[in-house]
Amino acid sequence: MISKMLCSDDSIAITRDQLMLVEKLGVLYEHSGMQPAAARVASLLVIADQTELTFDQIRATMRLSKSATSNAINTLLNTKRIIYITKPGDRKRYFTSDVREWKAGFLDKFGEMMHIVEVYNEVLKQRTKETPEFNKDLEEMISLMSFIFDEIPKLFKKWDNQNQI
Amino acid sequence: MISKMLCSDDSIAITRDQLMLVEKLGVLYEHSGMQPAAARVASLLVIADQTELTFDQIRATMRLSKSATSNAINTLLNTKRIIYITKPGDRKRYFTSDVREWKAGFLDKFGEMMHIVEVYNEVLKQRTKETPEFNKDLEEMISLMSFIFDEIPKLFKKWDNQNQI
DNA sequence: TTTTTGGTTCTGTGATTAGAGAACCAAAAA
DNA sequence: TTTTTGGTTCTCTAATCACAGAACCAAAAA
Repeated sequence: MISKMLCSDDSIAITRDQLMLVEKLGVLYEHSGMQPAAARVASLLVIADQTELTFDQIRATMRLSKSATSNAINTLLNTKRIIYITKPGDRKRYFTSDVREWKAGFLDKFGEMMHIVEVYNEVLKQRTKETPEFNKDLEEMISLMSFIFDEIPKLFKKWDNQNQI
Repeated sequence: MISKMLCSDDSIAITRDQLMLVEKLGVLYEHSGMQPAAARVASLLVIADQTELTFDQIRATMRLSKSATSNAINTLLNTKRIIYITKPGDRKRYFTSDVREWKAGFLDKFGEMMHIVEVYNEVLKQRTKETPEFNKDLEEMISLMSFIFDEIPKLFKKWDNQNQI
């Protein structure tokens, strides 16, 4: 019996311009700590006309190996950058960029930045009292950062209200 | 003639607790993309009782090689994380954490985040009109991010005023 | 039962990185 | 002039990374 397809090419239709944009956004994602393959996959799922892509469509379109695709998808799932849906009578998962969830992730990012302020407070507490100027500058910085991170959730709420949800 | 000192140990006095804090803060710095040696040096300069340290004090205290020390210091100088001062009749440079300058760097960080919004706008422009819901979510996200990044400089100003500078 | 599908996991590797050590160098001191 | 100081730069290596390829596997289909 002849094998149906030795090398399936499920790659989706995508323009040259779109592929360039995938790279461009991918690089930005890389700068924020995402690894190359994951960055491209995340980027593809925002740019492609089809918003729901299967494992194999992603793999074929991005020319990644199965392992690279699998790892990229799983890190993106773990970091909540993407989700997947299923369809009745279809074993495949359809991966999609969960744009709505980004808002939470965006807020979380500020929360992470807040963590450093806590450590700066530890630092300030243990500092010698012999360097009052330095300590004052540090204290001021801590105060500024605390202020900003306090206000940011308020900004989120304000925006929500303006956009009457 | 007997050589004065084959292996100079200019390491400064530092407590065990302080060294642990250097590691702790260092790891946070690493998470924000700084490389290990640079992260520890930056961290040391915030925690050490002496706020002005020489090349050799940094090297000896952190047990780094000269090359690692040199590279770490130079990257920190380039990224404006530290500055140095000199003293009359002394060829050494005294490196110090420029806490005042952090404010500018802190604001800059938000500016960088703003950059991704521009690319998202490119993405939105080129998206197919066949996915109105997805596009609407993306548009909303862009609108939220733009709003936040617009408000942040205002927050900085507000804080400045409250602290009557 | 065997085959196919939709992946996951293991192994191997080329590329990159972080840092050590030594050679090097210019300005200052002796 | 020679030596010392305060670094910089070059070379080498160990460790890590990102990915390919292949083996593997469970559930579904045939």
